[in-house]
Formats: sequence, structure tokens, C-alpha cells
Amino acid sequence: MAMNQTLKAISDPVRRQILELLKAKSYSAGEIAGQFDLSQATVSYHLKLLKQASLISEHKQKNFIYYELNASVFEEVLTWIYGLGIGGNDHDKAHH
Amino acid sequence: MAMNQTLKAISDPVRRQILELLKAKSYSAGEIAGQFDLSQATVSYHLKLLKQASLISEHKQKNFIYYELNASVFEEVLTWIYGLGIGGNDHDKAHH
DNA sequence: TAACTATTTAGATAATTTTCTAAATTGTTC
DNA sequence: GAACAATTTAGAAAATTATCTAAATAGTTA
Repeated sequence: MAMNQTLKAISDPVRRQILELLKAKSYSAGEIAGQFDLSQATVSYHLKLLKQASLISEHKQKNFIYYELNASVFEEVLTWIYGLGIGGNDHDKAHH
Repeated sequence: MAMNQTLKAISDPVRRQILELLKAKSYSAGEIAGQFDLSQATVSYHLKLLKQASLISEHKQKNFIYYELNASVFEEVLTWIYGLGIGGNDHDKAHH
């Protein structure tokens, strides 16, 4: 179930862009929304889904809510992909 | 664009199950459909999406169409995930 | 405490995705 | 070539997801 949520979360391009943004540093909800041509409420909805999937976490400061990336959740996805037997070359299969 | 299609494709549990099934060996469309409590047409639809994402390929034999897994497509996804900076431990980051 | 700021929640609509049944296609066999 | 078998395509309905505007929350500051 957890993986389904993770994969659903990253299947949307807006949400992937949010993750990419947070790769550098944490941003407030407003700052994140500012990057998109979408309403604040819509971005808030995407943040909620990412949060539910544990791909991001939040911490409040003043009256801002800052979001940060939590990429460790991808472990399960990687295990699944490697389990399928990657056809590629560059990635280190040995450990999987 | 390619990655979006890949991630959309694997965001559905039925399609992931199809990939898992094909991990062992190739199966005909009918054999695949037999694994699910869904109509043949619905499974055919899922196979089409997987095919469009190049996650599977087909080869005809008699009047069967056999499908096989093509996991090499995951390369791009893995690169993206590693680019995000995996928080885990077990996976070999060095190459990414 | 009143006004303000940042963000979320509610409720509605639009868009996309999944599913079904029925019909069409493609290839096989008698 | 007619009947059959495996699969896909078409078209419609159901379910889910993404989006918006307006209202509600919660925390801050004057």
C-alpha cells in the first residue's frame, strides 16, 4: 500500500517539480505555490498528497509552513524496480 | 515526457502486477487477463499503456500475442530518483 | 483584541482514467 | 472460404484526480 501511494504521488509532473525544488532547500507553501501557475489551494492539495506519501515533511516557523524533501521513501520503489531485474547497464545490481 | 509515461504506467497496481507476472516469462494477452478479475478488453487497455511506455514488447505467434517485460526503461526513473538524493542506505549512490 | 498573513479545507466543476459490453480485426484451421 | 479463436478497438458509463473560488483556521503583530 505504501508503494502505491508513493508511485501515485510521483506520477504527477507538478508533484515531481515540487520534489525537485525541495532538493536544494526547504521552501514555504507560498514560495512553492509561486513557482506554479496554479492557485495556492491547488498547490496545497499537491503538498498534502506528497505529505501523505511521506515524500515531504513540514515544520512550522512563524506563520509559515516549510516543507522539506524526504527521499528515503524511495527505498521501497527502488527495491521493487531492481526486483523486476533492471535491463540497463550503469546501475549497480549487485546489491539487489 | 518519456518518464512521465513510465511513471503513469507504473502508478496503477494492475499494471505493476502485469510487469511482475512477466518478470518470470512471457505470457499471451489471454493468459495475462486470466490472472485478473477484469474483462479481456480492460486488460488489453492496460497492456496498451505498458506498451506505449515501452515497458513491455509483444511478439506474435500463431494467433496469440505474447508480451515480454522490458525493464531497461527504468533507467531514466532510477536516474531521476538518485538525482533527488536517496535518503536510504543500502543503494549504491556512488555511480549517480 | 483587532487586523493581518499564510495556509488549509469545503464544495463544485472539469479533466482524466478505468472499466464494461458489443463490435471489429487478424490470423488459423477445417 | 466459412467458422472459429485471440485480441483489439469503439463508445459509453463510472470512478478518480486535479483544479478553481470562497470560506475557515491558525498564528502574528500592532
